[in-house]
Amino acid sequence: MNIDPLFTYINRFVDLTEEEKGILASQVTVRKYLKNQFIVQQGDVCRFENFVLSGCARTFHVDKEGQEHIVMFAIENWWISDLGSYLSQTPAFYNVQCLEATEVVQFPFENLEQLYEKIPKLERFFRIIIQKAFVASERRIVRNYSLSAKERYLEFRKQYPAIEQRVPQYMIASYLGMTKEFLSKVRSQLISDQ
Amino acid sequence: MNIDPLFTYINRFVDLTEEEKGILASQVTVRKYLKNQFIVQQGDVCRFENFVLSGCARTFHVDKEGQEHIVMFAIENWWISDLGSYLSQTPAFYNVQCLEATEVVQFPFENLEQLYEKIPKLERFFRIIIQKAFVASERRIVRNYSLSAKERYLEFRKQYPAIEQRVPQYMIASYLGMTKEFLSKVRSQLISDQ
DNA sequence: AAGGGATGTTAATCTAGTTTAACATCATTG
DNA sequence: CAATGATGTTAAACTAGATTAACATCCCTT
Repeated sequence: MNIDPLFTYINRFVDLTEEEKGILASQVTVRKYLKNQFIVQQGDVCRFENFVLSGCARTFHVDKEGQEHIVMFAIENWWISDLGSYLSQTPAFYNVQCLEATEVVQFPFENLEQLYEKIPKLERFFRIIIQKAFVASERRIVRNYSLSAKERYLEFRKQYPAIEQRVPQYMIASYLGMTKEFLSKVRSQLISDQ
Repeated sequence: MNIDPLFTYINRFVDLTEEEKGILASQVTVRKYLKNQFIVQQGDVCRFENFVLSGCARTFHVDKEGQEHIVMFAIENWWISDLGSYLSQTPAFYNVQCLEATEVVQFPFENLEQLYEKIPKLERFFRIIIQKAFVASERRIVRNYSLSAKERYLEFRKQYPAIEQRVPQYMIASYLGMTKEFLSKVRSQLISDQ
């Protein structure tokens, strides 16, 4: 499978020359996962940063009570990994599991420093996308505190309509920080509202 | 005031030459704010990224009901701004207000691109610190969902003992996503526990 | 086509945390 | 030093959302 979607994505932020594309292509690999397979498992060291070419995956943490807490979903053109684990090569706090057959471009940790050396623009690229991710994450914290369950669900539907179609409802409830029963109630209220 | 604490901080991640320090010093300014002054106001465009030399400040959002939600505190050696507003020069989502007289090093947005050009290492530096901030922010989301109010308070005390001393209790409650009355109850429970 | 696992709904009961309100303490400033 | 505003406490009444449990649906798979 070709990795053009990755180049297209990167070129939204920095311009890669053909030579740089070649170097990048030589340092990454494409891998296919089946539905339900794990790309990262909590406790293992995360070896790759992954760019999704096709499919859908979730990142979640299992707490000491055994509760799952989903922190993100990823579909085409999203990045997914346990960044904390990847960067410091320490045990992962999260699981990353495929919800559909999923194809990713993998950036092995061992190649990362070389990649930054050979293509300094990538330093800039990753800075920019992580800044965006950080801003979104902080805003999510505020939303979680300031919005009701119903409002959070409506925001989610507006912001990620594509994801809502592809992911079971109980996982959306987990992402939104409520029980699946309560999300079901919220939804039935919304239906009777209009 | 000299900006050596900034250089010390940056040198934990990348090595700046004396020349680079000179360039950096020429592109930033030091500013003092009084207690209660605003470094950024919600709705204005955030013009500076700020590094705290001394003092203490908070970042908070006021929602449509007029509720305040504190997303972070900053003391010496922390960064504070509305990053989303700063990077895209759009109206700020947050307020940044000093809780004590506070001295900061300001990185004006106009100088940022030049600074990256003249000192490419800074690209790397900011990538690294923002990665850390992002990882912390995502973990905070999980903690907010998986821990009780009491547990969140204990975590906060353990993680930021210096901040707890300097900030009024009702602001800590806001940071932790609970009412000041409930935090007071949690605290009195903790006292009677032991 | 039958059976079983995964998903979704409904409703009763429960609880962590909110709201409201009254009061206590303390620091600042006039 | 009196007064005022900012901070912190306590307790009663309330509510958003959790828990539990029973049932409904919709798949896959054999």
